[in-house]
Amino acid sequence: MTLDQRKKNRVTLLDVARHAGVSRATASLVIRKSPLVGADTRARVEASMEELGYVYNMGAARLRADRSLTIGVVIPNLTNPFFAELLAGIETVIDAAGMVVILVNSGDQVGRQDMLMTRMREHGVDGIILCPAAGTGEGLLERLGEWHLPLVQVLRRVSDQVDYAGVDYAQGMRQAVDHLSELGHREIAFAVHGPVHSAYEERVEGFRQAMQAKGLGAEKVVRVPHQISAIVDAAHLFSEGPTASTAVICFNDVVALGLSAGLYDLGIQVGRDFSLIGFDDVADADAMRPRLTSVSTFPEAIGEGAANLLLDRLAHPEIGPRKLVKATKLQIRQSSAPWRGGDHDLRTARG
Amino acid sequence: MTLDQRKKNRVTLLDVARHAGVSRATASLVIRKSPLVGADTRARVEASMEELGYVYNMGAARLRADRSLTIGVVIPNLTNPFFAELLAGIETVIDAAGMVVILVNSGDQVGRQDMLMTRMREHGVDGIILCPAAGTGEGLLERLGEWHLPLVQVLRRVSDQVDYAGVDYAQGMRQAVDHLSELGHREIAFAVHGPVHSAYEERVEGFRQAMQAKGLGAEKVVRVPHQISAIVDAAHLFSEGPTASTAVICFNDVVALGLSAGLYDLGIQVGRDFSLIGFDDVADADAMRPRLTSVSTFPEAIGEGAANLLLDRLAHPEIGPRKLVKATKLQIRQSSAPWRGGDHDLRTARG
DNA sequence: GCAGCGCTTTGGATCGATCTAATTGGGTTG
DNA sequence: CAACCCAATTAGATCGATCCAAAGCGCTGC
Repeated sequence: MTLDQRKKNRVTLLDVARHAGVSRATASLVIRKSPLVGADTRARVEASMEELGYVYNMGAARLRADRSLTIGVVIPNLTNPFFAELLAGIETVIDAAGMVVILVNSGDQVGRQDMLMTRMREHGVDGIILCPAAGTGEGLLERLGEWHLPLVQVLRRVSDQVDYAGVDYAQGMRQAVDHLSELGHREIAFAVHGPVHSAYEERVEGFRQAMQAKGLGAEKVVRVPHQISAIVDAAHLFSEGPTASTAVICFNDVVALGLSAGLYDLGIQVGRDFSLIGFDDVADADAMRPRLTSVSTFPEAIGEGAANLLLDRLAHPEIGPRKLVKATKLQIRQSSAPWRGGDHDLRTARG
Repeated sequence: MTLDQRKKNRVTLLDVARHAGVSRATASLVIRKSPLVGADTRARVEASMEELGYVYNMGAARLRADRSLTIGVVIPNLTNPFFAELLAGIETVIDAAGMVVILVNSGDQVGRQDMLMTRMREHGVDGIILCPAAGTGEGLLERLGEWHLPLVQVLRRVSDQVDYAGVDYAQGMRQAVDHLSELGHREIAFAVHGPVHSAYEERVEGFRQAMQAKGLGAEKVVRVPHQISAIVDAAHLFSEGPTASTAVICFNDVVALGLSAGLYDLGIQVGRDFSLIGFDDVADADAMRPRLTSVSTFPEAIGEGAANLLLDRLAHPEIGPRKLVKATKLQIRQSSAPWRGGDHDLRTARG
């Protein structure tokens, strides 16, 4: 019914051409804004298109021309607001280029990711922006290379042979550690969570190096649960026992939000008795109380950068792999405060 | 270069068929898992596909079969975590159906939305899930109808003649008002923001009716700014002046978060001196301090519902328009507390 | 022996655009 | 006036799958 209708109603280029008294080829040239057609012919064809209600059929064009004006975006987890912002940045640039985003969610599972890659390929995307699932091997990227499918890695890096857009996590860690160090803190912990991937390792490694550079011990890398509600209950890890500290740098703002709540529940006043630094600086950071000091990583800008990298690659397949590593910026707010020596009521009772 | 390579390397169904010693038609049947082909033939063709590294070409199939296994999703604003969760729900269901999501962002602008609709159509999507931009008229939907392009409205309703998946906002408002009323509050405000659309109006209207049902005045509908940082500064509207109140219901959790921070800055203790109720119950609500009482609207479930509605519609174009209105649930936490009469330090000094 | 019947298989047309190479018509040149 | 050029236009092949109608084949039943 509907399908038949649609089929019957469909106006093709041939219809337009006939209506305008030209050939299919000429009509095609008009659509593609070729300078070859005469001005009057162009006008006549455009009028016919308008009158008949012609709709361009990308599908047919793609088959012949072997490009789809479509790019695939593979993201591990849509629910994370960080990735949502990243995606917004990607979409903006791709859209402005007249292309369209096909979005899939890998759930951070390598197997699913492989399957989705194949699906993208079947759909004929012109390129892919991939935030690789934790555990992705170089094999996948090599395969992509064999397929001659342009690819940009974003946020997580698997191979140096492929374009990459990401964040200078080491710098961000340095900024956070230096800030706390200047405030007088020496017992600084790093609260991590989530799957292990390059971005994870870069942050941990950045923490280690920044701590060492300040002559501080970097052994307090503490894993907390993934769910925010469970993070809240893990706050005691930083107030007592072997990993007790006076300041905590968080893997991201979700962890910071959770710990902030947990420390509050323990009666510890963040921003006075205890310092907390987040990572990513999502919109909520500024609306928390105390306001969260956080390292901005500008997810939307990263998304835009990744998309531009891919567009460049489509235009110039021959150039070597490129990296786009964005600088971070420490947003100092209320949750980080000078170390108060031994005179506060923090129950760090260790040794 | 790359393109030529890709072209040359491309294995087509014809190659597979030749390799397996069958016709193109038979190979096609194998791909589509038709029961018509014999078991041994099927095995042989599948082996050939494997050996040659065949990749299905959706583009070609779509042209002939006039379906793309692709659906368009039009969202007003990706950055809002609420929409991100909605999108996650949609993606899950669409993916499970073996289809793929083409995502675009209307920026809540009707003009852009129109343009994007056309683009979706050119890309040959099988259907569209649309959260209409504020100000969308019925005209757009009528046009869609003429195009015979299956559509589901989500969250915001423009026409009753088209499928819709959304939330029972009136019920949610009733739950919030009843809860506050039982706690003894009588001066209850509704803090709204953002563009005006059906969901907006349903909430306001729901608030009015729920207040009236309790014999309370519903004139305190107060607009606050859109940006969260500005919302913080609007908190005084509820602590003093003509719209001062003892409890505020918020348009969504973003408003609640902002007001919570703003009231804190004013020295007003939410959950003791003042009650606050959010709307949507995003993940952060439980991690705020005080924990935010909020009306759950289950965005991910709505997304799943909308996607299922669309899949049903694709399967049965003939059935009449359907509605899927999901119930809300009030999550009572710490930010709502009994009215403390006149004995507290809230500076409501009015009249 | 052959009509009839499932089960499988197939050739050829087809979807709607793009690409290639060729054609047209008007003007310029030697 | 033939030769040539340039801009504008076009016929026909083509992309890679699907659809349709028809046919091959092994068997049964009369």
